[in-house]
Amino acid sequence: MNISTAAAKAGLTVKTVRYYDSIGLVSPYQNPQTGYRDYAEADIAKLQFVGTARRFNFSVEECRELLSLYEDKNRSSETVKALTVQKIAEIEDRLAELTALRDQLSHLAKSCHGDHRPDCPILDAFSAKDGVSPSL
Amino acid sequence: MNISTAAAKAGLTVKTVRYYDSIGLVSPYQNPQTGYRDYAEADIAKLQFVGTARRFNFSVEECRELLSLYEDKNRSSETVKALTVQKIAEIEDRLAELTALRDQLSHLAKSCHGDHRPDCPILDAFSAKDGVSPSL
DNA sequence: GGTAAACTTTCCTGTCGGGGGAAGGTAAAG
DNA sequence: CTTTACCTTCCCCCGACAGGAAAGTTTACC
Repeated sequence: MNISTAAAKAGLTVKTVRYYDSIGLVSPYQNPQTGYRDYAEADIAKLQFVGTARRFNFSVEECRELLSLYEDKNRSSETVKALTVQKIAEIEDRLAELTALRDQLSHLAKSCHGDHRPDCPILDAFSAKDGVSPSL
Repeated sequence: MNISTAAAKAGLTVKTVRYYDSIGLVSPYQNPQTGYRDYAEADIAKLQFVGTARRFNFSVEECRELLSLYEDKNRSSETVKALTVQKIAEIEDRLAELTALRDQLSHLAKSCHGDHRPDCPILDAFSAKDGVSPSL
């Protein structure tokens, strides 16, 4: 199967699929005469797998690790679970960060009348010397 | 004031401060003889302003826009408020995305026993052909 | 005044995960 | 046989800097 069909089946772009080959993540058979890549069904499955894991915020290197576990028939599930739990923790840290950010910005937006007058509590907060805003 | 003192006062790294000069965001006087940058108090204020806005997830280009509004004494606050409201929306989109991600991963982690047996619902979900997991 | 340490400068490379596009070879359809 | 649609490698680009080399400058100490 050629690369564009493979990419379409996996829900990825051709560029991405070629990139995954270049870093040795999913490497199909390559015709030595033409240089054309030839994707087998097993390669498609791997591409889909990686695509899904990427959507779950796993890095490419983490995908490599998950993929090796996925291919290891004698694997244990504990490593995978540990990776997942760690990823959940990372996501929750980021959630807390973004929530705090949103709350502070919402507070600022509420205190700003947003009209044609020049004074602006948002800019004042950004230029406050000590900390972001006295009221936060 | 030399660059390291300026960076320390603004809570940024020297590399970052130099970068902000290189892109024309905050450019101090530069001694033509030695090439040394000389930061005035007004430059420090701008650096602090940018640092705060960056912490609020504004991009460098958005910081440039905010900075020009900050320096414009005849500005109206509506542009700033609009930018802020848009930023809040972006953050909320990201929050929703991450929350969904976390919930799905949590669900997968719960259904995985995490022992030495080879079967693993997480990997199964990642390799599911249609969608992530039938149960999600 | 000399010298060594501690700054400073520019410039180049690397990060992460690819996207965009050029130049040139190949395959499939008519 | 030709056109078109694909494929290949190659290199530069993104954001927002970090790391480090080589070379010039300032500062501190004796």
